Parts: sequence; C-alpha cells; structure tokens
Amino acid sequence: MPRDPYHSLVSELMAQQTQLDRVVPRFEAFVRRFPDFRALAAASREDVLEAWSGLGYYRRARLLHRLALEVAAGGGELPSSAAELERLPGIGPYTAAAVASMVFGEAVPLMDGNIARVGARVLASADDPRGKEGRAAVLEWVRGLMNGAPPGDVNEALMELGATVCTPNRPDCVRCPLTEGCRARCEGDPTAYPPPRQTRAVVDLRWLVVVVEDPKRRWLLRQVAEGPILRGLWLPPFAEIDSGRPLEQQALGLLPFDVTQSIGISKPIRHSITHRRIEAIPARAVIDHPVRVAKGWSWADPANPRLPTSSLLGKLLGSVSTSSSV
DNA sequence: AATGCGGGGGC
DNA sequence: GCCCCAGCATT
Repeated sequence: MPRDPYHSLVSELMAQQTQLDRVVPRFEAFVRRFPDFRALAAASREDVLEAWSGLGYYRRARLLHRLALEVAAGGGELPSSAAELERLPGIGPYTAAAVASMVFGEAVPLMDGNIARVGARVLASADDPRGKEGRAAVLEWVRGLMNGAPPGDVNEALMELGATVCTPNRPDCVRCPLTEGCRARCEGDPTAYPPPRQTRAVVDLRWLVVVVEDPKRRWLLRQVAEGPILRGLWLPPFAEIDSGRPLEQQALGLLPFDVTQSIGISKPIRHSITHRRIEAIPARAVIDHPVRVAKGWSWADPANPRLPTSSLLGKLLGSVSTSSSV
C-alpha cells in the first residue's frame, strides 16, 4: 500500500468494506484525477462522487471531500498520530491506525474484519471480536506482535494473512505461520471462531414506487420523512402495497396533484437494505405540463438529482428506461 | 450496542 | 441464494 499520506488515506477510505481487488483500479483513476489534497479540495462534490461511482457507500466520498477541505484549509498537511487522524471526517479507529502505522510508523494496532477473524482463532476467545472485550483482546494481541517489527508491517501482514490464508470458510492452516500458537487450530476447528453473527430474520416488503416524469424529463421526488430507513433521502413517492386495491389507484393516492394521464406498471425491481428484501414495483406516468410542488417535494433529473438519494433511484432509472411496461 | 449504508465476488 | 468484505456515523 502507498506510503504517501494522501494516497494512503484515499486507498484506506476506498478499502472500507470493499475488497482490495476492486479498490486498486478505482484508486489509480481517482488519484490521477485528484493528485493531492488541494486538487481534491478544489473539486466539486459532484465530481468527487462521479469518480467514486460504482464503489458504493457514497458517504465515504462526501466525507473524504470534507476532509480534503479541512486539510487544505489547515495548510495541506495530514496530522501524523492516530488520535488526531481519528478526529477527521470519515476516519474511524481502523483508518486512523492504518495511516498512522503504515505512513508514520506509530505503534498502534488495528482490527479489520480479517484481523478480527485471525485474532479470534489464535486466541480461541469466547468473546466476539466485534464486541468490547473481544476487540480489546485482539488489539492487545496485535500490539504484542509489534516487538521490534515495524508496526505498519505487522498490521498489514495480519490483514493479508486473513485475506489469503486464514479465510472464513476454508483456512489453510498448513500454510499459516501462526499455526503453532493457534488455540483454535489446537481445538480442531478454526472455523468455530469468531462466533457467527446473529442473523436477523429477513423481512420481505413490496413497495409501489410512482415515477412521474415532466416535460423536462425530470422526476418527481419526495424527501423520506419518517421510518427507520432512507430517512432524509429523496426518492419517488412510494408506499407499501395494499394488495386489496388496484395499483393504479394507490399510485394516484401517493401524488400531491391530480394526474389524468394513464399509469403504466413496470417490471419489479429488487433492492436490499440490511435485513429487508424489497420488491419495488414502478408505476409510471408522463405528464405534459410542469407542476409546482410544495416543500418536501422536488423535481430532479433522475440521472443527476443533486439531492441525497439512494441507489434505488438509479435502479429505477435503469429499469424504467429500458423495460417496457407490463 | 444496533442499525444503515452499495456493490461485487465466492461458494 | 447467502455471506463477506483492509468500517464509519448516528442513534
């Protein structure tokens, strides 16, 4: 991984919850386009998001942009300690420790998903490494490996070990340099650690999503006001389907104005949010005159809404524009 | 301590 | 299909 502070930071942010193979090409294009903190700070948020598109977790891009603005305003130098780094937007315990140890040589241990697994197995700890005690135990174990070795190399090597040898399903213990002292290996079944996440039951939902397009090809969006998910994001009006009523009638009921044009029902779209599995059925209408809408509603170009939204909007755009109605 | 946030690859 | 991924912010 890069030793330059800016490059290191960008790559670590991209690597959050994203496999490294996927990061590399995007990282190279990103730093070509934005070579340093100043260039990134000078860019528009829209350009940054465009360079990020496809990577997911877009909040990372917005936070990185904010971080660049802060760093550029402060002289263009990144702080060098994990404690200071963690105060910057988008930087948590993992990223702070990664940059501090790999770029600045600070002896601070880190834990990602790989090291959580490796540590839990070596220690055969009953505590989940994602919990408070288990996490502390793993970090202490990593710190103990830094005796004399460069801290960044220790952190990096352990992550690499987890990614290539001590894998979730079929750990290759024969090839593992830690097999001697591994308590889980000694017990016989390394995959017993860490304890499996308790999985929440999957909830199936069916949503009716009303896509109204005006003469400028803008879509009617509504800011999601309540509910546990998507709050504050802008999407076409939607609601859970009441199977007792015609879809067209329900679609009309979701709109803030009357529509006399015909409503077409399109092919369903799948979307998942954590433990919810959503089948979204687009209902589509094209109106022939602009309509003024109240606060909480907006007209926006669906390909570039310039409003906070969910990837569901992109799925709708792709689906509605390519599929015929049914 | 839980929950939301994307998208792709492996099995 | 389901699980996981060089996590963070918010509640």
